[in-house]
Amino acid sequence: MADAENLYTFENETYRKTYWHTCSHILAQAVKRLYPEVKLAIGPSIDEGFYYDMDSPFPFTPEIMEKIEGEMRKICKEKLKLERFELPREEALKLMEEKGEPFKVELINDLPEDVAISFYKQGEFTDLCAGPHLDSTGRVKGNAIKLTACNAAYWRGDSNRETLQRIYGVAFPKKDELDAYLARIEEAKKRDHRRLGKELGLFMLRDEGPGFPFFLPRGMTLKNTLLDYWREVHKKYGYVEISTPIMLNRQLWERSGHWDHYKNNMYTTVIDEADFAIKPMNCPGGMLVYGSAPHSYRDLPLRVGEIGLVHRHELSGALHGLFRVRCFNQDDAHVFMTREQMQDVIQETVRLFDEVYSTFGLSYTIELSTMPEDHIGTVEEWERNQDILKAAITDMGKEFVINEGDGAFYGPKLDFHLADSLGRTWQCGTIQLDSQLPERFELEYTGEDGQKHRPVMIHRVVLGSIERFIGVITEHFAGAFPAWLSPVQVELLPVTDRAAGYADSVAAALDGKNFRVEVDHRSEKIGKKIREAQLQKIPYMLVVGDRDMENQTVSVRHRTGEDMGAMSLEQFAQLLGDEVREKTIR
RNA sequence: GCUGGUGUAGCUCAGCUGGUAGAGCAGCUGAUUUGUAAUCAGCAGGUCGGGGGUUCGAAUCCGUCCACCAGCUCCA
Repeated sequence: MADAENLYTFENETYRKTYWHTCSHILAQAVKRLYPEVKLAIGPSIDEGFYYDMDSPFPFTPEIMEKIEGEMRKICKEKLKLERFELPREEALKLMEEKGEPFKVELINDLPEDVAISFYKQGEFTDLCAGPHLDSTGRVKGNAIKLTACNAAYWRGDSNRETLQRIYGVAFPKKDELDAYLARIEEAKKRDHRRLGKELGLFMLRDEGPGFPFFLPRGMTLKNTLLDYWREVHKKYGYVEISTPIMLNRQLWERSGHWDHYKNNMYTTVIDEADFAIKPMNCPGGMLVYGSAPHSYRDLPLRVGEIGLVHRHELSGALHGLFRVRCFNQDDAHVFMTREQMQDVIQETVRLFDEVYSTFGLSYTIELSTMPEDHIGTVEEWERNQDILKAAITDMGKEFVINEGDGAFYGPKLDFHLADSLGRTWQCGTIQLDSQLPERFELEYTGEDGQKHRPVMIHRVVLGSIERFIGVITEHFAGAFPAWLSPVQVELLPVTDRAAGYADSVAAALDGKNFRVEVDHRSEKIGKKIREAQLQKIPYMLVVGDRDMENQTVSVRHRTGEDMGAMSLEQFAQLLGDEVREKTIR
């Protein structure tokens, strides 16, 4: 075959994973040499590297990690052969018991009857493993191994069981590839939205309200601009907008199913001796709005949007900047329709998603999440709805992968995972098909036949959570938002006090055209003013001095560093206006 | 929630083995009026996450609570 020799390059995923898997064995061997008392659990390769879970009586400090790395390098130099062998169950158990590896014993006991129990041996080290592996530890480049972190992980992913320590690592065939990888990690850190949020004055988090973000003036401008755009797009697609209360009584949540299924994550309170809950979702309120008036088949599909503020009590350890908060705005909408309209509505929604995501230069992959264990509705209903979702996107020529058992409790869903400029993915959009809530709330419409019928509905969000989406695009753009979104679009930089008045008049003119402008009146040198505007990632810096006053121009500098020269105010306004209208990413 | 780590001025950080805190930036004041990534000087600012304990004495040691960070679990 043409690619035969490429099977052994790092670009080949199978080879890469095999390489990393062998690294995890080398890691385990190194640990056992240095600390025989440590018990081994499992050690696979992952998307970016490998790890090994172990039970250790002491924490792995950075110093210890360095020692382990050193031992790993030694093992690579020893060029130990990896040899596979199989044992009957009894002997396999005996071997692992002798070696004092209780986790391995448990693993063997849980292996199905008919499966071969295989081991890999390298030097004095033997590990239970299905393989495959490289043929020698000498194939691994010792000085391109890096142990990146040590963290906790539950044995078998079960929070009721032992907490193990997981050592993560990466490795590459060449040292400079490792260096490039580490540089990329550093780059990602610079884009961290928590850091940029602070530096750019977008939002803050305080001990007084863990998980409840505060938006600062610039962040609020960004948020409002985003919402203006959202409303513009949704209007175009025929949506109307509502707002439902943030708190509703217990009976409503019982009716919707949330009280049974999600009570633990809801904030509740008692008002006049009755139980109330702060909404974790907008749908029940939306159901009440639909149910409050009669509907005709002529009104369907009825597209009802709501930027709804929801609260969810997430575990303290799960909180993370704007990515995981306890209160956020969903750009929610419910579309009520007839069964016949389902496919069209789903496809129309996907087109809306396409339009929005492409505006930000975000690409996506789709996952179809199917029936979870904890669900309402019949299996037949679920399968029927899953098929409709599948058919709708397949018909549009889109690919998807199945995420088994990950649906919402009331229905299957399509999840949109966005890829940012560093290739990381974020789940933002979702389209959830629901025939349960219309049932529970006895929603109706009058059909052509004059009879009452039950509509079906979708729940859908494009951005997901406004807060989270702001976090995602902050990292995606590294804080350099496109001009249309930038909290400050233009910074006027008078060179001397003589130009202060002129700068103000330019600013006023731009402000009159609805651009977001600020003037830096400090008596600092122009270099410093530019530096600071640059660090604030403001798209356009207008330097104005004696020359510009005389010629009635502005000297335009873009944050990319480009000096665009002097131009008239009209010219500049035209240029920026086009950029804002086109939503150019620059 | 779990394991480990961290928590010092608005921000970034220093403070060795315990003897009541320092720097740069930001802020304020003054000087400077400067043409594309940091002008100079002065002033002010913290009791060291909270509340306990050990000690003659704790930012520094111990335990506790809170928050944050990494990961796990979770994520309607």
